[in-house]
Amino acid sequence: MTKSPRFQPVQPVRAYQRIVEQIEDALARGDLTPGQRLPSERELVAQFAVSRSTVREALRVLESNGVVRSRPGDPNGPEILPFSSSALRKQVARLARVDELSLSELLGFRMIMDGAAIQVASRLRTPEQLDELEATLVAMRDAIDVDFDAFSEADLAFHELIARISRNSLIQTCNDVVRGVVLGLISDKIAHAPNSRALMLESLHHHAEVVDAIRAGNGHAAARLARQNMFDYYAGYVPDSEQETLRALIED
Amino acid sequence: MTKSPRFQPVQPVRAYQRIVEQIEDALARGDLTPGQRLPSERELVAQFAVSRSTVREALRVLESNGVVRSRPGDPNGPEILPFSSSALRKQVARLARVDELSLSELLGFRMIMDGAAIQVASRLRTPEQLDELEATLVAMRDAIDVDFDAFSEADLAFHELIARISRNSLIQTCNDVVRGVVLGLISDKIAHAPNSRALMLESLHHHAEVVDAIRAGNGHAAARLARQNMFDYYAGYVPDSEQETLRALIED
DNA sequence: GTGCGCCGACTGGTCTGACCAGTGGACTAG
DNA sequence: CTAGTCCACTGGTCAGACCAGTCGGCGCAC
Repeated sequence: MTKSPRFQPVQPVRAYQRIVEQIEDALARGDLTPGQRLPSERELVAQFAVSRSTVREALRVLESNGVVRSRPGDPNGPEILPFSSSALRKQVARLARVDELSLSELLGFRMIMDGAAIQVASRLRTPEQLDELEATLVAMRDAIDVDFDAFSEADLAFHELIARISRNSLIQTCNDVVRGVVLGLISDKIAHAPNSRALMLESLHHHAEVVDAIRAGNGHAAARLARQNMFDYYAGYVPDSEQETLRALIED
Repeated sequence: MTKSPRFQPVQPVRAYQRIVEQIEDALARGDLTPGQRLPSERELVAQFAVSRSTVREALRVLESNGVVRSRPGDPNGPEILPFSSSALRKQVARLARVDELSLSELLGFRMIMDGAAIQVASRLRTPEQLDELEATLVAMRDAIDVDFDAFSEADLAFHELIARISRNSLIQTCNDVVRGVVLGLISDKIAHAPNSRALMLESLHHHAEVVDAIRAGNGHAAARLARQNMFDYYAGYVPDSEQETLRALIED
């Protein structure tokens, strides 16, 4: 018996889709690189031999995917953007909004993710990177006296450094995306917490412990501390019923 | 000194963007749910008091984000789609194509991710779920005699079950996305490997070992085996120079 | 009464052509 | 050489048109 031919569902290919494909392909091949400009809409009309509506629909798709940006009046035409995680973040945020994704799931993911990254980082880190980590701790301590946003930023720098040390930009992107979504959900609550200063101090303390464990080369301990830190920091915003699930993630 | 007011960059809000926002908000509020239909374009023109081009640009954006689907001739109007990870996968695939993301990074991410998921799963799994895992092993064994696609599908079922056991749909989505991208990059090469049957048998053996470790409640061992499996299975497609980085991830 | 095929109202996809506010480079006056 | 003006051209939006395709209902044949 021969294998059945596996037909594909037939769906008409819209003209604007083929334009999107062509531009994305050119980008993948390197014929188009970030910073370059696309021809003006009217010029694209001529090149693709379609109407302006069609070209514009293609541009809207590309724009919503973070590939290009059009600015009215700019004689240089639409700009090819460098990749950013904002489009990814938008997708995940949508996923979260439709409520198929709860805050506790996001946090659980971050605990797992960040723990794994720290474990890897504690093996791969160089002495110089250890110094860098110490420096971010100092920055966090200084930021406490400024305001919560500053502290949040310093905390972000710490986690980005960890992701970089683990030599995997996907981890970095992933952290970035999920962190952004989480903060989007609860940043307002955090900023108005009455004891925010105490929280920040405790968080700083935890981070210092993590760095100590990394210095000692104890990846397990570092990861565990990181998860504990994340839990302590955010658990208050999670319904009691779901806290247990998260707490179970702390131990490995 | 008072805090500086943190101005936002001012950028004109396009009409089609406000339409997108309104529809996405309605979706977030639950006024619109998957399966429902949007009014026809001409009806939307009337409701939003804009031209059809504008409505269509908004629909194209929503469509490219996987929110709706328009079919020509459908008297019911555009359909609200349930969330799927395909839009996410598209974004990550684009990220990979721009070559800021190498195969080795994708695999490294999967090794970390899958290892972490298995470690969590080995703590949370119920006896019934253990039985389910055994069942997927049987399915994989049977699939070897069919063809590579069948085996790949059975393997996918295994990893999806792991993700489900770890009780975090984000892990599931993440695995799904990255796995899809990786396979998109090398599935053709794998399918034509001369010794594909031997590879599949070895992979099956490794999976069985993982399940054994999960049964024994040894999360570390299970995770390590999983990473080893992933490495053995895919390392051949990674440049030699990058294999070392991946090999370093196997041990925890 | 029931099943079938036809038809038309309507859909989305595309095109044409138009107007406007705004941009930025070239050109000019000092 | 600078500062200011100006205009060609940009993207954003609109109105109106045509086409191929779809679906639901009507009427016909059985």
